[in-house]
Amino acid sequence: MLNRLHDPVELLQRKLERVAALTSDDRRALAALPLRVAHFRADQDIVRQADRTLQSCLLIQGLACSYKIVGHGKRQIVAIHLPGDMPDLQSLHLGQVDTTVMTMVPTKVAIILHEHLGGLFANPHIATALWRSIVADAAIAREWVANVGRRRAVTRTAHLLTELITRMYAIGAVKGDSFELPITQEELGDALGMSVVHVNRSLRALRQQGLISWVGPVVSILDLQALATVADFDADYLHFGATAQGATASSYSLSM
Amino acid sequence: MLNRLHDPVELLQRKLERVAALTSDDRRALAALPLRVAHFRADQDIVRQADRTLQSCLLIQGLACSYKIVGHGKRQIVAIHLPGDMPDLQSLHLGQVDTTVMTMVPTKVAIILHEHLGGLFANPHIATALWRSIVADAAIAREWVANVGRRRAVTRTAHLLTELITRMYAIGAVKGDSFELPITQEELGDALGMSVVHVNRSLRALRQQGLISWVGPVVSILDLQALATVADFDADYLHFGATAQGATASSYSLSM
DNA sequence: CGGAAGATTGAGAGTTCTCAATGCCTGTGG
DNA sequence: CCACAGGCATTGAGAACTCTCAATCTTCCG
Repeated sequence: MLNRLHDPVELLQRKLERVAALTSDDRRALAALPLRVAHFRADQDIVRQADRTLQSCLLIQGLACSYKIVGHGKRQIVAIHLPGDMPDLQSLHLGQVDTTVMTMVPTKVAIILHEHLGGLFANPHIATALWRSIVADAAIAREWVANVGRRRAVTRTAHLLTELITRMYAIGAVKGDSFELPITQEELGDALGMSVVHVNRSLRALRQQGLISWVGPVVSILDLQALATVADFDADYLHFGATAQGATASSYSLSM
Repeated sequence: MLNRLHDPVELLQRKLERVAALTSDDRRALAALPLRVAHFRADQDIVRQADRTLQSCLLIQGLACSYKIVGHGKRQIVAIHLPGDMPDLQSLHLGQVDTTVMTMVPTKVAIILHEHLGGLFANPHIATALWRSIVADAAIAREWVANVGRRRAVTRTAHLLTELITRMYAIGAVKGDSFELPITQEELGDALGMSVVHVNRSLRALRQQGLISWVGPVVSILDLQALATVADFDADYLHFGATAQGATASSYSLSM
């Protein structure tokens, strides 16, 4: 069962089916896709900013992020990638990545050559699904601009956690009200544009309000509705609407 | 001549040719594209967040932005659109926009129905170019996350101005060292995640360092190289590389 | 047990925000 | 032609938020 959960083709199929219907022909095309599985330790670069590349990767198991280094060595994480995501799908169209993609924990990825990936576009449903997947990633980036630009520390932190549990839920990685998020507060700070110290204090505030608990790698959302309200969260930007009911901040739940 | 500059098909053609080569067949397909020209006054919404839509628009003349409203009514501008840009091209693939697109000055746009736009994808070169255009927009959003998240006010402001003159240059809207940017400091603040007051002070700092001048709607970059350095700017993320020479912060110029 | 990485806390410094007043420019009505 | 209103830019000053520095604590692991 775990096997199937972490089978590259299964994962890709499930991801694509969340945004577009696939026929059995489509599934055959996916199953025939030549791919190579690679294992990375934690904190390893998968591709580096400005690299020219002829392949893209599909996250199978683990956790990764895309980041940029700005002057004076500060780091900004601009995306967090969960299993099923394709962090550098864009490189198919630009041949070059503008961020470094790094693992955050030991991670398994499937490598797909652009020449094979491009072939999938011959298949209309798959092309549509890949399109949507890229466009949805862009929508997340836009929401992050708003999050980092206009929300206060506690709200901003809550917003990211709510986004993550929502995306985790969509891939079946939420058990009860908990999910694994084995990242450090420093990484969280780099994703939120905040210092470690302030991340720590924001998390404490959320804990003291009884909204979350975070023990080891396990984050539990104790009151999702309240958290979503504090977070100023509206799931629309994730564009899960194609298959799921729209959820709004005023009545937000994962179980529907 | 001005006529040709503002002809929708010309514009689209030029935009696409910046990222992919077009054949005469391609040009014919573009010329045959049914489109309707619409005029908007300043500060008018073109499409609103969460709208379902069956069309996309191409900016012909003027200036627009995409924004989100976060809790407590604050606004974050997540993208600035110049002539030749397609602010809601993504809606072709999601059927819905996650931002409001608004004009910042009187603006002329071409409306293209999705049914016609989708047809263009039958044409490989055009499809490639549209792909790249969307992916490049996403790259800009990622850079904005880093800009807003990790750069200080003055640097952040300088970075946006440098990005804008670079993009303006690419569409031929720079005369000498100047371009028109008829937006208020409040709008600039909403794009930078800063208060108006602080925008004003950051601009003053740039002015006092002899880097820019801003008179009425005309911004002049007095020392582009120095500005790019202050801005921590590296043009790679704009992905103009396909046709232009790469420009780096250490030796940055528009005239090449 | 020692060491290392990460979490937590305190305190002062620095940046940015908000509030409020003033100045500047432009278009309009008298 | 001029006074005036409105929108925007500019400046001052204090408040609020976040950062940095530094110390301590906890946990994990060899």
